[in-house]
Amino acid sequence: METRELRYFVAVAEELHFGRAAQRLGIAQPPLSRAIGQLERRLGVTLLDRTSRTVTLTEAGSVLLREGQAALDAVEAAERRTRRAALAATGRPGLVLVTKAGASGELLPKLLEAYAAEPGAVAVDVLLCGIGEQERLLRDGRADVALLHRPFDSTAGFDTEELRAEGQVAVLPAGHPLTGRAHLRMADVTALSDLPTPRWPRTDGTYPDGPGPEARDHAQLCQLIALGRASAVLPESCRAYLRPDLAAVPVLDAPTVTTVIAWPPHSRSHAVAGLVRAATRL
Amino acid sequence: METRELRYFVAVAEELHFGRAAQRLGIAQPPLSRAIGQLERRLGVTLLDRTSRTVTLTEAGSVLLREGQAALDAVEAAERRTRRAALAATGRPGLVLVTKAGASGELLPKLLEAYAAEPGAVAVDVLLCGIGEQERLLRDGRADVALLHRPFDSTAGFDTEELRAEGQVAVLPAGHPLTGRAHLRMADVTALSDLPTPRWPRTDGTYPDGPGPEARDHAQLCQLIALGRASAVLPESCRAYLRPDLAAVPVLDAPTVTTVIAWPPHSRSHAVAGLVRAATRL
DNA sequence: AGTGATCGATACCCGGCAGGTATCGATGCC
DNA sequence: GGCATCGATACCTGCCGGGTATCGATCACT
Repeated sequence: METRELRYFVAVAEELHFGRAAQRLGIAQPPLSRAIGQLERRLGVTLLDRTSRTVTLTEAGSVLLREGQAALDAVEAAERRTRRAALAATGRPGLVLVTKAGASGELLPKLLEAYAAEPGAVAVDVLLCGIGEQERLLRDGRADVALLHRPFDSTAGFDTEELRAEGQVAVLPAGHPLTGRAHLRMADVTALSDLPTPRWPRTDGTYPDGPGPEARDHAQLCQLIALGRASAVLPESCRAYLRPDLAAVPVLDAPTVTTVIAWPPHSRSHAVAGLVRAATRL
Repeated sequence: METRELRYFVAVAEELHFGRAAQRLGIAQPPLSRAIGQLERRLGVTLLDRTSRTVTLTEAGSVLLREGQAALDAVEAAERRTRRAALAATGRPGLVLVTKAGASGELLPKLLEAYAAEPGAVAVDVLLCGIGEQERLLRDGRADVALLHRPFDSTAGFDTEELRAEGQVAVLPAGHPLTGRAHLRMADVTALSDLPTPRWPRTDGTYPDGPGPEARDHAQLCQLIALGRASAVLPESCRAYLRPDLAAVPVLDAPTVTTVIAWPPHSRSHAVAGLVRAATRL
């Protein structure tokens, strides 16, 4: 199976419309129809049930959609990482580390410093992204390593090394009655119906239903809390970066947050290995 | 990047010889040279340093070798799993479960029975393989789920669910002096220099150096122990399947063995999900 | 040093296939 | 029933992947 065939099939399977898929791929519709037909014939499998009015995925088709996306990600990753490895020899960004914007405050500079001191260290680019985007970036090669936070981020499919565990604090507007307390329980926070937890976007970019405002990143979240529209329970390391109009109170029974460094299991390159080594020695 | 290009590059990178690689690929040498050249030009990266006498990988080349192998595995897996999903609708093997031959004795039949009772269960093929082969089979799609045993098998890159933890026993020839003891320590077993631990093949099929005979699977191992040529420390569930000419003694300080069910994180198909559900309910 | 063998690169040719346009046939909507 | 939509088919064209012949460089052997 060629990646061109896979790309074509994934486009059709996602659009469920040959015309739109062809447009997205920048080709005409007839070659696309033919390519899909050939793919089906070669596999000996019906991937799409199509009438002249509607296109639906068969069971086999939906398997190929999932697996094909993963395979295309892997191919893309191979290409990106190869390009990057070549740059590392001559010029700059040899390694890309991704982390959620606004998280892992003091850990990150320490890690970068420790790695830079390693012999043979290459240049590290830091890529900040929104919630839940790290996994995709790591899978398709736009990043080589990630700092993730259990239990929020899924580490499925990656090798990980634990770096740090910490409790969580409730972040509230300064002056809120609860800020006088020495510590809280989760029940105290969820009871604040006037300060609901904001809703995070899912991987597809849509927001779940429910009360609470929508927030895409740390900055938006802080803003919402300062405005008295939301509250949040965050890892205690966020205190170092809290705006003066916010206050933090420890939450005793909140789940412990573990910061881990994660990388694709097969890409044990020297550079990644060095960075992981530096991280575990912190 | 097309899979054809990747296959070509991987062949050359593994052989480090254009002629042999071309032979392996079933094409002539000139088109291969040209394809690699085109790939390098398109990526803007030198992958191979070649004189007219010798070919070596550059740093970028070795990255592409690793990543490319993973990507090719993913593409192959997509193809295999799609074919299998199509069969599941009509005929037989809709799911392939792989486990080490001779391991997970009573667990496996229970699991298969429990899954078969699920509504919508598909036919499950059981694939038995040698030591350390499971990961490859799971990655390239020849299997959909695996039973693995921590800490022996690496679960890197897979989703897992723990099924069972058990201690280990020393397996000795019947009548050996130590078989009279109620329990042993690791030191007792390693001290048996006349009964060394056998050597297992590595992933590439070669055996590490050292004392002890070579063994590829459970049957060979048992045979060697019965012959008085080796001893082994195995999960205690193996007792149920032990030949009468072998004896087992618990080893108190041996690491606990955890049986896990593992699957590729992206392939959350109905069938896999059902099997995992059945497994966790055992 | 000269000669032959080895090996990757280059030059050139050919056939197949990817992609384009035109059109058909089926289906749903007003 | 007429029309619009959408996928499939027919047919043409140009590119590119693959083949053979050959070159140039390097190493081994005498």
